[in-house]
Amino acid sequence: MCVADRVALGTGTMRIQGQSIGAIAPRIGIVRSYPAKREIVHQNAPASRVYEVISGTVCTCKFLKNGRRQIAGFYFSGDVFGLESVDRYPVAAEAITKAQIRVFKKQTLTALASSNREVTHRLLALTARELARQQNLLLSLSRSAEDRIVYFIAELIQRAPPKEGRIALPMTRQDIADYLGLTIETVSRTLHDLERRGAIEIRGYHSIALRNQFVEGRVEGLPDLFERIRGRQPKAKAA
Amino acid sequence: MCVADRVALGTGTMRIQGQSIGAIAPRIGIVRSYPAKREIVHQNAPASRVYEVISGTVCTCKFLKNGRRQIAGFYFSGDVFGLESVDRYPVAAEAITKAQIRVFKKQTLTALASSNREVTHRLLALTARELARQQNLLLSLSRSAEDRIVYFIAELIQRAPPKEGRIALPMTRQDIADYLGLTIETVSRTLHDLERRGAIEIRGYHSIALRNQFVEGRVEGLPDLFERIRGRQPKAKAA
DNA sequence: CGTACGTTTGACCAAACTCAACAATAGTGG
DNA sequence: CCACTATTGTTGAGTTTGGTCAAACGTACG
Repeated sequence: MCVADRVALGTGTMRIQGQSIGAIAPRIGIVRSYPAKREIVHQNAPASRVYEVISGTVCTCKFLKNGRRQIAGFYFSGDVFGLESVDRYPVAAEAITKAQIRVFKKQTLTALASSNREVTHRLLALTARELARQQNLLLSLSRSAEDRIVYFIAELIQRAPPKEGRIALPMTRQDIADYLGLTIETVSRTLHDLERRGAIEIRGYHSIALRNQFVEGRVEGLPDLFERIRGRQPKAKAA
Repeated sequence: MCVADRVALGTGTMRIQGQSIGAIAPRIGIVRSYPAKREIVHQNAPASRVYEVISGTVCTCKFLKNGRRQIAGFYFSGDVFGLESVDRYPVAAEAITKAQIRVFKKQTLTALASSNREVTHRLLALTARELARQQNLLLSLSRSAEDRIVYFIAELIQRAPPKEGRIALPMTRQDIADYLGLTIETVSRTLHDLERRGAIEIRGYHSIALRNQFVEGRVEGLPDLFERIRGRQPKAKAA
């Protein structure tokens, strides 16, 4: 919900941050609906399809044998997932909220790609974007809990519409924790810590507001951003 | 050194785990040599070329503003990097050991791709593989120090030739630390801990040996593998 | 063979995890 | 529409892991 753009359905389409598959391949693929918490893709299933989120929020995740869950990414309206899988899906995908998903046969896409240089470029770019996103996440994971949370919020701002300074958190604390490699307790504590220090305001479980003077406009490379709030850095030595 | 396969030079080529660019585009691109520690690609430079490691070891990395370094990946003989970058390289690349690198103009490759469906497929697969690798790293980083080290060793085994149970570690402890988001002290401690518990044997700074009954054959999805050694799991609750 | 550098080791400390009790939310049914 | 309740989140106390600082050590290279 919330981010229910429903772009890219029959129209020419156009994505907030571009790259919808619909834009390059309009009217192929079928749209499916999933209720919240329903599994969309099974881990290790043969990777024969590519998915584009039309509305709702989805995540890809993996269950580790120690019982932990790691979320590899959140996907909002307009995002594409499943493209990176070659043989089998290394991660499962499940709906966080109820969601509409457009499903493409991978075969169709690659066929299209080999006949159309523009499509090839788009697919590569899509993959590159995904890789960049993951690389950012990677960078954030070697940092303190607060840095991770700040990174998470910054990423949300960048990828989902911050309507009126209001940021939607469709996912649970557990989801956030599994994404950032933290525990729910630490996520909760850190969020409230940020609130206490005047960076954000927590509005119920599924929404936060940014307290003015921070962010609001600038949101670029994901780093700096909350820079001014950060109290103590976790040490760090010179290069 | 060590992994100096020198496949893919003029021959038809063929990679241990496939996908050398030479295999799809033989005899285009030029070979360059770099001494250890030399920068190969500058971070944020325009992404106009693609690189294939002929011999030696290379890493891609990013410097954070707090002075820390994050290594995004290690690349051994036959591996390709730089393909995923669209506009600019988000990470720098530098030689860990002296290395020979084959450099391709990206333009040449994409041109080739648009005329040859097989090449298209290979390029997409190569990028996808990179993404999958990154995803694995991501998954491993939300784990304990020991798990990360085990993952690291498992990845090495999978990607570089475990000659006679001997695994080459061309990179320094600092490199490993920067890859796994740990400190050199923790890397050192953990390695020696694994040795004390009979999983590995440390042979000088740049080589370790696997103690029998572990690994040796099975090396697949990266998970399990050292499963039997793990003493205490870091708790973890049921799914 | 010597030395510089990378590595190991120890003592100490702080950040994050665990366990457990409690509170708030949001969705449900009356 | 409101009250109810299961679910989700919060908070506190104690523990553990990994980071920090500093000093000793060994390797690998010239």
